[in-house]
Amino acid sequence: MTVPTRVCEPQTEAELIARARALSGLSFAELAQRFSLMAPPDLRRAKGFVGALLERALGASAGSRALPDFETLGIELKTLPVDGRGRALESTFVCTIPLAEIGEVEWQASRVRRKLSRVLWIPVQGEREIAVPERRIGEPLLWSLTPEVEARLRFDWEELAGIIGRGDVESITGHIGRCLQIRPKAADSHARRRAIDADGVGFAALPRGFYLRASFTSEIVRAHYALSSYDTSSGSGETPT
DNA sequence: GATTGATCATGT
DNA sequence: ACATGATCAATC
Repeated sequence: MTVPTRVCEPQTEAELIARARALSGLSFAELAQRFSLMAPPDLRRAKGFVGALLERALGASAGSRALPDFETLGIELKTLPVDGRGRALESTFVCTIPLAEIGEVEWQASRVRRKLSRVLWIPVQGEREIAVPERRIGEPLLWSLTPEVEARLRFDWEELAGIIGRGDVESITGHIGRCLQIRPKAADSHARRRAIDADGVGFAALPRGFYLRASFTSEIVRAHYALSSYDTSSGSGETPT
């Protein structure tokens, strides 16, 4: 048995999809084993494990550079933790926000639009009741921004970017935005990034990022049906009250 | 139970 | 430092 440490970048969309389909049904432990890795017992200290594992298995090229995961194809990879009914369990990080400049950026040129233009969604089992190594990978969905969805994202983005542009970033909470929201994105709450206040004066603000709400990604994945069904049957006593 | 704000690991 | 990959856990 061979033990590859990396996989080359897929050269075509068809190749990428074929690879992704071939991974569906595998557990994290099974996929990790192919790279001589051990799936962690929990994700508390390994939050990026699943994403990094799938990147590696699919031949994502970008590393931690600000480029699409599949550079030549212009496709972004996102794993999406879902429950037994296919509903997203977490929001999806999109990108960090250049606080001092976003007020002068237009939607067409925004990081959000670029990132979400084309996304390979890979649903994965995310319920905490399932041990991490045993969680399974679902069916991939190659998705493109449609005019309808773009209009919704743009609406939220313009509201949020507008607030920052006016110098009111400190007034933003995660409550704003129907599908897109802004939340902190930092090592801790003491991290600071340059921003501009209402008088045009620079100040140090908590770094923030754009996130897609779980309700929004659930719609996307449900609309195209992804994770068909992986043993949600076993009656191990999950009766809602 | 859902959501927001906080946090963790790794690579360049 | 700051980008990537996200989930945790307190709170609503």
